[in-house]
Amino acid sequence: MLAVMKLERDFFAQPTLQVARQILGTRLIFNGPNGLRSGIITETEAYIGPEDKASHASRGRTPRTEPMFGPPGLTYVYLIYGMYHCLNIVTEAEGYPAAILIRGLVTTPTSFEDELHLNGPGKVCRWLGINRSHNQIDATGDILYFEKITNEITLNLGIIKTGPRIGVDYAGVWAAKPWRFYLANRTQNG
DNA sequence: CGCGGGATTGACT
DNA sequence: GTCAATCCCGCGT
Repeated sequence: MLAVMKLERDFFAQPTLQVARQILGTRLIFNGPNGLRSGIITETEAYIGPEDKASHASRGRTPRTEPMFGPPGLTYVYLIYGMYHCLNIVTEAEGYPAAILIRGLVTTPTSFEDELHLNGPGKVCRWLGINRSHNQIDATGDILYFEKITNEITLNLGIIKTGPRIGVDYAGVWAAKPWRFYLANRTQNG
């Protein structure tokens, strides 16, 4: 039994917590500077609305945060600590700033590399070849998209765990919200 | 225009 | 456990 279904824009238009949870176990496909690369999503975080002090968008609509206010399915890629990139996919209705951060992947083996467990948003972008040139592109297009795969494996992904988001201790009560989602038996940092 | 700090990572004690 | 790398951007001057 096998079924593959591309995630369309309406998937990302759903409530962000739902998107963050349901995208676990789907396959990300990216045809970028490192060639065609893909992997199974194992870890995400949700950033939701203008009040969320952990979200860049909590400081308003600026050139940097503009993509977060864009249509669902858009990418928001930013540089962090001067050396790593983070990939987000915008969620909910256009005009409402929300997105999910892709924090973990189990990579699809290539001809020259075995399966890797990438834990951390910087490692994910480095391996995929995501950089700022991929900011504000369509994550439901041909270069970058997601597939929901239905097979014996994805029907038994195991328990989805939740916890506080990483690295946002400055965000007060918002830091404590359990808006990190991960597949317990596929993820380190469990 | 300068300053401070970050949705991270890896190296080191 | 601690800490530096490195640069963009938001904010105050």
